[in-house]
Amino acid sequence: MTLEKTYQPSEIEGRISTAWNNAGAFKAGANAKPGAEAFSIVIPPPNVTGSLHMGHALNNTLQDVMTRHQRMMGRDVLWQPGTDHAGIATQMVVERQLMERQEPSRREMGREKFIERVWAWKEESGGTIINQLKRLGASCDFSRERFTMDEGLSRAVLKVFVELYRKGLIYKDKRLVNWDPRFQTAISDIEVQQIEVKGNLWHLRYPLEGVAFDAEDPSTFITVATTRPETMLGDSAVAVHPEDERYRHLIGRNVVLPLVGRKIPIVGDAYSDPEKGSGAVKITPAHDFNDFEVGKRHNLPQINVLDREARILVDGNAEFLDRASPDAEIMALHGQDRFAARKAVVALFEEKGLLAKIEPNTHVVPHGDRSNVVIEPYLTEQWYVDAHTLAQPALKAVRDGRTKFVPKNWEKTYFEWLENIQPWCISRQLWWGHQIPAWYGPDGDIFVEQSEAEALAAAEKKYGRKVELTRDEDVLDTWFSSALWPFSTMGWPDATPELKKYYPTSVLVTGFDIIFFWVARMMMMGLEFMDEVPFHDIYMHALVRDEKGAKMSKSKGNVIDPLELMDEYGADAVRFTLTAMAAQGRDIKLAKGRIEGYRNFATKLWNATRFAEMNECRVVPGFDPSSARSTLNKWIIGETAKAISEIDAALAAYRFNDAAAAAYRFVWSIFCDWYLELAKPVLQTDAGSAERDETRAAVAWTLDQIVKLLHPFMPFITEELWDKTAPEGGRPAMLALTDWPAPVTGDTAAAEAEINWLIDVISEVRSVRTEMNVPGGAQIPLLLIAPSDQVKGWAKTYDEALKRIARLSGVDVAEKAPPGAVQLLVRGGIAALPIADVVDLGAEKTRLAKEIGKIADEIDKIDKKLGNPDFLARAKEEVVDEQRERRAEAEARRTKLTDAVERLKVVI
RNA sequence: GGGCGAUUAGCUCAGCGGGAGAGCACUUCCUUGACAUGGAAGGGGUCACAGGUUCAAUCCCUGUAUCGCCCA
Repeated sequence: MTLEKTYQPSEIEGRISTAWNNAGAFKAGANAKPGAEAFSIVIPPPNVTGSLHMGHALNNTLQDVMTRHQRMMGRDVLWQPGTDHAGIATQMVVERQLMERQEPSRREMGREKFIERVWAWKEESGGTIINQLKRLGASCDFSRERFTMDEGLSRAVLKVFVELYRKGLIYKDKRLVNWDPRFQTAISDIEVQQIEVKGNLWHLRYPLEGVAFDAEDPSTFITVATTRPETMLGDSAVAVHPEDERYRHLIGRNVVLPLVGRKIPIVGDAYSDPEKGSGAVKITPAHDFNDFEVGKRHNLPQINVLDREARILVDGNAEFLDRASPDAEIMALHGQDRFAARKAVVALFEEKGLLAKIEPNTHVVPHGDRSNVVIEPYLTEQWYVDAHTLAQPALKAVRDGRTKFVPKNWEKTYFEWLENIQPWCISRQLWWGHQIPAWYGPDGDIFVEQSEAEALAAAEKKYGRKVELTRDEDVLDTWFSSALWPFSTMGWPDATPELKKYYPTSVLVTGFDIIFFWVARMMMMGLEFMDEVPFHDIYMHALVRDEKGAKMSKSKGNVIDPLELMDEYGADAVRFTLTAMAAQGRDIKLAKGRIEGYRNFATKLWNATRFAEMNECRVVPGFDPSSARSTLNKWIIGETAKAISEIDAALAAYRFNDAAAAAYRFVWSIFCDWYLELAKPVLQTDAGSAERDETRAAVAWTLDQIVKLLHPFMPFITEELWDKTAPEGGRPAMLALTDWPAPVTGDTAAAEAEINWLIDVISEVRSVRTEMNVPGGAQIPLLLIAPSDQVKGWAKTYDEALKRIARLSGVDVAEKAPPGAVQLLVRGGIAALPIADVVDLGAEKTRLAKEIGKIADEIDKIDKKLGNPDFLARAKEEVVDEQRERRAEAEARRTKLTDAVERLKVVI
């Protein structure tokens, strides 16, 4: 093996991916210790039409970090992947495809053919996002990939629907729904986005019944303000606030609805806000949620005036025509789009002097989150889930701590929503999805069964004869099936070993934007059907924003494509960046500079391995780190143990950024910057020695630990290096299936003291050199002043390293610092650089004075504390002791520096 | 209107009751035999503001300002 000079992610990522796949490395239970505890995660199933965006990249990276970590720890791991069928989105994609290819439309080809086409599309293109997850390195058990429309998952949906129906938790109801006129289907509340738009408030005059309308005489009409003039065709009342002095006397009278001729009452209702508009509001129960409620209170008719595409529906509309005498212009609006009709209605009002004024008005308008068109409140019969009942156990589970949110404050959002939950509209007027298992008899009776045969049998029993049944045309909300995901993917309703082992899952990793869509609903369904929470922990991660903090969106054009980033920097760098930035409770503003930085980190690791290779640091099978004799090696073994503990602790607490930072610091700032540099003299001596052999083995051993530690974060490069550095005879297993390192225990305090002394000497010398402007190439001597025997010994041991790294000509010992030498403090001792002839002693004096000043400030601060009797009396003993120690240390330093200044004076 | 969160170095962000940190950027120096996607040394912060609690506050509490998100 020989490593190239730089790391090329594109060359290895595909190959490694294939190798993992061939080895079955991610199969459930891979690398599990016998009898190991299970660790399971179900993926938040991405939309089958989707492709990987930053949110997915973050979400799946974090899941993968945990999954790989746990797998290496020997837990019995299942990471369950799959996609959801995305009813509307998928149907839309396929319909668009039909149109582009100029093929027959959905309605022309019919339901059965169309569904076949969707499946064909799914076979061909539905795997996109799963393949992208593989590129990211996600270690899901892809052999268990599931799809919400799979046979098994569909069976789960049927069973759940039928059972909930029998318990009365699913029912049919006629009420206003959020109607999407583009897709011509109902959608649920949370699929509606409230978007602020600039519109108008039109003030319309409704003439009072029994008086002649006179635009100049306000007593002949009442002015209502509305943002939707076209819905006036369906008005069935005018509401005023019961205590509004301006209108109170009108309550009980009628107005004659202009253009329509319908007589409608003026009612008193607190819903009308005297502060808003004119204080009088038109009531259209069939086209507004609030008006619907007002209508119920006052027993008003619900007059629908729109068709399924939100076009005006007046011709042949019995409700509309009842007791009305519409103008011809109104009848001519039949079939017009609602927005065209709005203009026309306003024009007609104006023409007749009925338009009082137009006031610009910014208000929120509901839009379909998929279609982006204005949602129409629409009166239809739909299927509902009694979410309120199901919500109670879901609330209790989180209150009892059976499921914990991380960070905890998301609980509030969860509680807030579930406490105020509305009936969940689950029927969709689509073809792609789980068709509702409800059949209608000749008299309209409903038979809800898991199959047509059972429905027929039930009908026969009821009617006493065989009858024909018609199946409900509608399908279920996609989230209905997603809500079952944690157990349906494991084989429910069958009692499978997977369910037994992996349910409840360990943790759900997701973004807060789908707490309502998915998290809460999984909690409801899990508790209802499994009697147990679907997950113990819910880790809510941040939203990935652009570097200015704006939400990424296609329309803003600020979308960063993770696939492009992976092309440019490698999957590992992208993953590491996301992990390092995944601090709890804050959104991620992604800047390319960060990714570049972590790409460099990968290169650094690569080159450190290359260095090891060049210096024949090969893995020695059976190398026992606890038997290392060299202090330097003992030290790095101790540092490795610390890094392992830090990373373990951070991951256990879902502190991904801390885990990544600990790994980064250890590899770069400890292993590369110090250990390898200090090991160079040992490695590069010509003669073989026991120390050199041990160091070679220790370097290789530490690198092994490093690739293991980094594997959850950067799986590709580490797997590659693991392979490239394999000893004779190869590795026993791929890195992904290698055991996570355990910290090597042992007393490393002595080694730490020694190496820290060495690091301090070098740092001090380097610092002084720069400050004194000693030319980089100049080799200067170092004198240790009256050193202890221990320090003398260390100096001898590290003579080579000191000379090389601090650029010294030699390290000697003296009883006193020579006149004019630059002096430095190292761990309580003094060292001197006799370079009076090279440097400006004035500058040295300034340097020392500055340092003394800093220490004096510190001492002052501590003295203030120690001089405060309250502090001594009330602060914890350790804290007081710590302050005393700090003061003593600072004082000793100050003395030595002052002495140094004194000695300098002798020369100057 | 209700709720949540943010405000710390030029930028992006950690930290969170007792010594202000990282990465990037910046300045100076270094092509020394792993790495210039590198090495070394530096500069830079009344931790938004005002009160309070405390022996001690960037950290806890209250309020103000600005910004962001969710819900109505």
